Amino acid sequence: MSARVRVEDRECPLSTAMSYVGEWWTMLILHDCFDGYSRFDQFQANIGLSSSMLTARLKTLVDNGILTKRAYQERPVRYEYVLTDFGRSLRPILVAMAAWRNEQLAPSERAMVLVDSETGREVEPVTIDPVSGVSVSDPRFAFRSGPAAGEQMRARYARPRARDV
Amino acid sequence: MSARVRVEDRECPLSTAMSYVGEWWTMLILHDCFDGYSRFDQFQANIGLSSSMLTARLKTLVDNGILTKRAYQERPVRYEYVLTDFGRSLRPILVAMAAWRNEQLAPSERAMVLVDSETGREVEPVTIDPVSGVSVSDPRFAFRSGPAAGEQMRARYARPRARDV
DNA sequence: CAGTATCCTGTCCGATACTG
DNA sequence: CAGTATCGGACAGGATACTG
Repeated sequence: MSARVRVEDRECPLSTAMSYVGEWWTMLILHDCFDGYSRFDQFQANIGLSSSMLTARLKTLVDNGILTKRAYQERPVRYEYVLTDFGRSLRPILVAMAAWRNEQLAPSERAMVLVDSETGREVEPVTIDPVSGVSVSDPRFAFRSGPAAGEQMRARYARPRARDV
Repeated sequence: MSARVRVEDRECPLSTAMSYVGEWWTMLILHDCFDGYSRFDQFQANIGLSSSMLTARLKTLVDNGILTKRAYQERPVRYEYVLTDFGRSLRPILVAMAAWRNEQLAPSERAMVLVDSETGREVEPVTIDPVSGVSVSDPRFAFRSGPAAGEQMRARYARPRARDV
């Protein structure tokens, strides 16, 4: 999965991520795709947005390389929208969001869960440092400017931190 | 309905998460908070949005229980905004987003990185199932309706999946 | 079925000005 | 410094109508 910066080259990786997945409808369409839905009317039925908006959103997703549009039949020609590898790489973000919400609910209160489909076991995902195995919520982890930091990013991390979070 | 939907209205945990973190500025303010910034002018300098919008966003964040506003001095009274425990629980989402973008870049191209502040080592976070240790990108993991699923959510997952993703 | 096209309303958001 | 108040343009997004 290669780099694909369509939107606007902000140096902050968080801003870049937000420019891809920061829109409400975009995330819901992605959710549909991960669940195996691929067609215009399925999206519309599941999500309930207007056809003009859906058209616009699908176009950005295709332009951004997250979905591909392909004909699944001729005469009349019909299209479906499927995830690219690049699009699939967004899955951990989507899963982390759903997991965040489910953590606040008792298991019996959850409307949607992630499961291991081989066993049916419910999964409660965590985001960790793979080297230490420690959750990224641990205060020992902090952002710093990287090698490609510009002026603003360097300034941001130049001063000592006000407090640990 | 737009992103301004009341949080309780949606049973889908992903939608709920999006209603909290789905806005561009909200995420950037959170990023500032995680980096130890807490004051109005710092947010404004770092993010560069208008004071009226910043006021509005801070208000939503406080109303949603993600930040607390507290006076750090009297005469004149000055406020700062700090993360609640609830706010801190959003960290994995933010980290997962930044990590997603950094994965597309060579290490030397990264403007911002997560580090273990004890050792300075760069961290490349992953979102996994803690039981098996397998990444949530593995196709064996899939969403299903949970115990509290309503009609629509049950219907969504009732039919066999069109394809594995 | 898979969209386009058009209209219309509400909201986002910067700009500007003002306050204690 | 930490906001509040107001204006106005741009655009998100619903509703509706239409098309091959």
